[in-house]
Amino acid sequence: MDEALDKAIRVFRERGYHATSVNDLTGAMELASGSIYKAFRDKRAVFLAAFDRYKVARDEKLRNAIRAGKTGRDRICKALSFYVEASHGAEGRRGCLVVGCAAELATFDPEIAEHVTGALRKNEAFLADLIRQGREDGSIPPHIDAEATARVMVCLTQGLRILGKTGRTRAEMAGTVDIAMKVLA
Amino acid sequence: MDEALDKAIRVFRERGYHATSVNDLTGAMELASGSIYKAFRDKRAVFLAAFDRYKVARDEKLRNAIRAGKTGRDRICKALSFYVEASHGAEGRRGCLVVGCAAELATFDPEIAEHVTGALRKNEAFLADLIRQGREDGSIPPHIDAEATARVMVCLTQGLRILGKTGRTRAEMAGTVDIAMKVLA
DNA sequence: TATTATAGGGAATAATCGTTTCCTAAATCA
DNA sequence: TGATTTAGGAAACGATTATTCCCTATAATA
Repeated sequence: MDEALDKAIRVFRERGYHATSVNDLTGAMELASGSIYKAFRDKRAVFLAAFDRYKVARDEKLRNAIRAGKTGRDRICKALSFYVEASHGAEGRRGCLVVGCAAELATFDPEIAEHVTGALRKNEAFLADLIRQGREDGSIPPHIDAEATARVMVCLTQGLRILGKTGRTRAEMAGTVDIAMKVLA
Repeated sequence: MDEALDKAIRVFRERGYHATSVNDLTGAMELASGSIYKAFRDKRAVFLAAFDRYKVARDEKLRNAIRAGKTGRDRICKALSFYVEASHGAEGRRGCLVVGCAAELATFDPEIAEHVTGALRKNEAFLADLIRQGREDGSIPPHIDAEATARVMVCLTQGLRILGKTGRTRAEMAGTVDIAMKVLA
């Protein structure tokens, strides 16, 4: 079932929610429509499950990506590089389920909006925590406002995802986060 | 016809492309479906026209917003503040046609992708120009890379639009651009 | 004035949508 | 082994979709 959900994630990322028909889903998940409706209440429930799975998989990958960082600043840098990798080339074009969700569904589906808001707040809190770690280990100046600066970085990462839909190169993206690191000075 | 297009813009911003039926359009534009199809080839053509109109109206407002700025840095600051105003509260929730378009259509409609790419590149070039102005009038240090730094700012503004869909306050958004201005140091 | 374009409205159309229903085959339990 | 539950697939459902066709009222023309 989880492999099927992974296929669903891919389709939802590429086409968005409204543009993917359950016919698209049956093709991608290799399940007949009857089977999908036996496992999920409706198409929206498939999307919700896909969204949750996408979120936890992505969070775990992010945590792995920063693990090797020695200092708070180093971990921030690795976190931003993680988004660079996700935002360029073919993978970048595929897009992000969170930003797609924010753009497409947040306006008129309060429950899904709740999920998006939660995902973004979690990212924000995660980055703020890394900044605080950096302040303690001396890699980030003590005058830096952790919450507000983390918010800048969330904007940056979401913006990278948008730009990535238009097919930018890794070099462009990497140069962008290089400069953005100045907000930690 | 232009007033009708403005109504269409509003619906497309709130609901996205696929989630707005031509029934929604007839309601918003106060035109019967027959009349819409007399003026436009199909729903996609309505969207394209709405997108173009949205873009020129927005560009003009942006230019007006920065007009009063004395220096390049000042104009950059005013440009970012313009995005703050667009990204908070109810207007922020309504969303941006460009980011919605990037998220929803850029993957499988090459022509529309072209429009999105163009809009983002234009924003980038516009901000890069302001940075160059700042370097000349001394308000921005000469070592600043105009293109790359402008790209950071495009990411920031697009990110603000995404965050704005979740209903942030003006204060949060303004604090964010305040810190982001550090990239001009 | 008489006639002809034209703009717009509303019903009809075919296709596609999400969803349900029913059937088959495999697995589980007694 | 035999009975029963379960997972999955194909077809059919009504609703909704984008689009077209035809009609009416108004404006332009001669």
